[in-house]
Amino acid sequence: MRRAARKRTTRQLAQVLKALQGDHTHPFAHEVYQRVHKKLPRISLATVYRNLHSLVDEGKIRTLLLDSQGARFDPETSQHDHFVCERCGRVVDLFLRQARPVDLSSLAKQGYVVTTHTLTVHGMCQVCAARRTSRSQRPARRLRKDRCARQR
Amino acid sequence: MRRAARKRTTRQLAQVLKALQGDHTHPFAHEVYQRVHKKLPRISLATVYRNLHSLVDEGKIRTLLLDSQGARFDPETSQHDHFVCERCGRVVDLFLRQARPVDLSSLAKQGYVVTTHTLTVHGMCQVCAARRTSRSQRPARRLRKDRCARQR
DNA sequence: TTGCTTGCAAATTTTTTGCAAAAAC
DNA sequence: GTTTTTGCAAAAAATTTGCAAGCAA
Repeated sequence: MRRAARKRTTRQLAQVLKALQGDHTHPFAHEVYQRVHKKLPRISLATVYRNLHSLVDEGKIRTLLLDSQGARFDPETSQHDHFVCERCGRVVDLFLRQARPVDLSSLAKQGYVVTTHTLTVHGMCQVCAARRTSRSQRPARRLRKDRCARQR
Repeated sequence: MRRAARKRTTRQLAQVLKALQGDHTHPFAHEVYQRVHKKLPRISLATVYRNLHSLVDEGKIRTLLLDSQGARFDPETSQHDHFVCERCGRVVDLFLRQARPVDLSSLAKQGYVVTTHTLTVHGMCQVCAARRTSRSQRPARRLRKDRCARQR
């Protein structure tokens, strides 16, 4: 379950981190792979997975489990929340807890030890809500891989 | 993506629902299968998955995505929160939002349409926290399938 | 009887792993 | 030079699907 700590820096690791830094699209592993692949055409998806895990272990990125589509990765490691659009699949950073922190003191009183919490809001993003009435303008849903390409 | 609505009631569907009702352990699909299999030895895992999806579509149960272990299923469809123990894997129902609802009005003002939200707390449950100092008493972690059984 | 649902097996999809070769230090 | 990390292919794990047969209405 526990991985050995990384001991060396490699081009692959550096590019995986670079592909995420400054990004706010919360990509899936295969999307990170696609980006890194442009810089390092010989990199394998397995290496991307291993490096993503290393970066998570080091606390440089976070894993997000927001819906049934699988794990996304987030370079923003500060405490924040997420909005997931059920129509277009977009994930937006929220900072709800900054304005109103969730009160977890009752759990501590009951003997729980709290390490983190996640707050995820589901619904329609501003863009999709505005386009709601116009079906023709419905944006393409962002799906993993080519699931959406498969026609029966 | 959208499934056709179920039109008939079957023994399989009834048993899948029965296996969940009154249960607070938030089982994985294979755990539901194990339970139903005792009553209907010929049922297949595929049927359990299909019926779980039907029940979710009908709003009779909920899918929970709480950690990297995959989907759990919950017969409690009222709005509530969850605590996931990082040590033993146990999931406990919380009712934090009843005492202090999360304020999502700012999202509505920004043009978001909110349908639901999930609040999940991670840490150590009361039992594990009490046993924290005693490694020998550490409870067996609840894992999916036999992942933990695999020795190198 | 009609056509929906099941069981089975195979396919998909995502993620992990063994191992020899390459790279880091 | 030694040890870690990579690339590849294969395995593993979870879920979905095609289809003939069974069952509900």
